[in-house]
Amino acid sequence: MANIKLPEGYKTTKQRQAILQLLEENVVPMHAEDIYLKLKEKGIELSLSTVYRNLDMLQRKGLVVKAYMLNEDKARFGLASKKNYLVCQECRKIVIIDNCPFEKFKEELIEVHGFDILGHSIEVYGVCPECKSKVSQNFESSQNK
Amino acid sequence: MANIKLPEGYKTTKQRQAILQLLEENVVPMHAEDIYLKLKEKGIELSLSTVYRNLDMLQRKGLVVKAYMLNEDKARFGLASKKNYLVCQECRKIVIIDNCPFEKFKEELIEVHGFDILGHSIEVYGVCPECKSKVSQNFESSQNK
DNA sequence: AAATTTTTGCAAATGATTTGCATTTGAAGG
DNA sequence: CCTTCAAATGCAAATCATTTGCAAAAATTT
Repeated sequence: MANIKLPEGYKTTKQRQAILQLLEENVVPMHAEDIYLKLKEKGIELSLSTVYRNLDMLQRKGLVVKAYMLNEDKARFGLASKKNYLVCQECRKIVIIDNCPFEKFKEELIEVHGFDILGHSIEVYGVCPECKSKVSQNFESSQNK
Repeated sequence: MANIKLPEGYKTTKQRQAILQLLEENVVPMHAEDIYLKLKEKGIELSLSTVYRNLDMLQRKGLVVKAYMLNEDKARFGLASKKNYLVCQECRKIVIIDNCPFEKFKEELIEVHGFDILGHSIEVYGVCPECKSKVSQNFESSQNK
């Protein structure tokens, strides 16, 4: 299943593997507590602090991206390799964005400002077609490497 | 200083005005506490909770944007009208991005996915030319917690 | 300036995330 | 397998940003 290789010096534990596998299965980045509860549900024994400790380590090692969605105050964690997506502010529907237009922009930034670009994050706030016809208001976003 | 008009029903207080003015003066979104300390320094009497309460109200009214920068766990607040910019991960230098390339992308999203795009936010992580030459090999340390 | 409504300050409460520490577990070697 | 030791875990307590209740103070309105 999960075949993400851990950095040198880190051991493979059932909790760690379970966390990575769960992240792999989810398109949308999850809250630490969601991860904890989902895994508990699946019968995996772990504690919330183990979840936090692992996510923190994975994030520092670049395998996981930690981010806050608009109007949320709990961090979300997702695999760094995941794709960009849109989230409808109304119904939370997810739409994967296939071609991130950032690459072209990146060239421009490098050229004009001389910056080395290490990564980016684009958040787009919108309402999907279905909800558009009803009422509307909230948002959301993406990650990339 | 050009003043921002408050939404209907909200009173003009010296604390509120000071907060807005400070946000207006800063290109980079600030932490609630920074705002509190800077204003205290300027001799304005206010409390941290007043700062939070105002930022929250302004954010709900759409005048202020609340966001978390990469590797930070305190929210930052900035005027909704501010421009996009680059931040060097080494020296924190700010470079304003003049032509946001998002407009073209926006058309595409609307066309392909049918989403109504309400707004967006782009964060780019990079290293400026000056820092690139000095510390590029030490970059990892700055990314770790 | 009295009446009414909003704001503020303070302190206490919250809630997410972190940490100290004793115990358990994984990987490596014998 | 069995031992060893660093790495990982669970639990509880600690942190730290942010929120909230309430009485007093400041803005508008009358």
